Amino acid sequence: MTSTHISPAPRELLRDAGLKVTAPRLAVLLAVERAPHSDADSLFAAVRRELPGTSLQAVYGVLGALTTAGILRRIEPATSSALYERRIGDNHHHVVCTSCKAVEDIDCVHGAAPCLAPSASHGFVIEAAEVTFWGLCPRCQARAGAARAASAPPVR
Amino acid sequence: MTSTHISPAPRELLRDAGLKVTAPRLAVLLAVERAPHSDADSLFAAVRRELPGTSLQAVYGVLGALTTAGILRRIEPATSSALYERRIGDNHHHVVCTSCKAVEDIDCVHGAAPCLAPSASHGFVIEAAEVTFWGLCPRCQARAGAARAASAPPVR
DNA sequence: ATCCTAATTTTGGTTTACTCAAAACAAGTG
DNA sequence: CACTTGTTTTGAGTAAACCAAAATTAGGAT
Repeated sequence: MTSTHISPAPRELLRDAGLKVTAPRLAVLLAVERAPHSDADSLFAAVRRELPGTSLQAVYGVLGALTTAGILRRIEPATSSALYERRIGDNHHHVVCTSCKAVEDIDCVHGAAPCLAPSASHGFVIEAAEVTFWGLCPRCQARAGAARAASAPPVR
Repeated sequence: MTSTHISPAPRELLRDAGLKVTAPRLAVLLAVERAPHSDADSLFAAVRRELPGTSLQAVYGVLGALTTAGILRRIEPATSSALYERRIGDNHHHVVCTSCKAVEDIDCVHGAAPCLAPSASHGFVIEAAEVTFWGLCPRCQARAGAARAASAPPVR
């Protein structure tokens, strides 16, 4: 990935979607870009830092509008509240840390989209497949390893 | 008690897990078996039909205990509240109707567990993969088709 | 069979994430 | 610049789920 990525002009994003360009929207968009996979509350906190008057409801409103406009993607891993990311038309997936709930992107499993073909679909017309991987993130692995080494005799 | 119906002996399930056999637990187990993929509230309703004194809190307690004991599996599709099913050690997946939220089981995608191998996992140690398919269930397809066919007014 | 203790359930209050609605306000069109 | 409509604020409300203390009960011990 590039370090100098010019954000696809948030203003145009909004306008092209037929949405008005407002300060809260730009702030939310920026906040999501800076911290992908954030929930409404932490985005609210981030937005407030730059735009103190903003209400939490405004953030919910913005997130709802941008999500239905297809500018943001909303994911809801079990046990987490809704998280938002700038969607990249690609159908990518996620890993969630079972311990700290951290989320990272995962490219679609087998290149294309093999996941889109269940064996028997009970008559459902499948529109999308969503894959969530669960595991321990590097940090929690380290913490778990350290704890184990400290309490019990080293497993080495 | 009833002598003539042999189900996977709920009593043994509980005892083997080191859990006490109580009326609420048996009732919840039965209710989940009858209506898989139910949420706490509808299980509560079902349980109350047979065991009127039961509290919602008890149902939450039972669900929690049975889930950590591995007797029930808890799933949380986006936009639905937590749903419960009797787990079958198999790692099966689910289809959720985008319209009515109905859920059905789907056998693991490509036979074994191909889904367990993401390309790049950001250093996470993957423990499990969860696949959720989204689509229109037969009933909602029919309803959508009918509405479309009746060109003018959506018969609601 | 009865007692005892830890597990379970009840009761009641609390939290978190999110929605709804009316009124104030501001973006963008003409 | 004014107007219209979309957006945000303000304030209240809801549903799902959790927490804690007290009452109860299952099941092993006596």
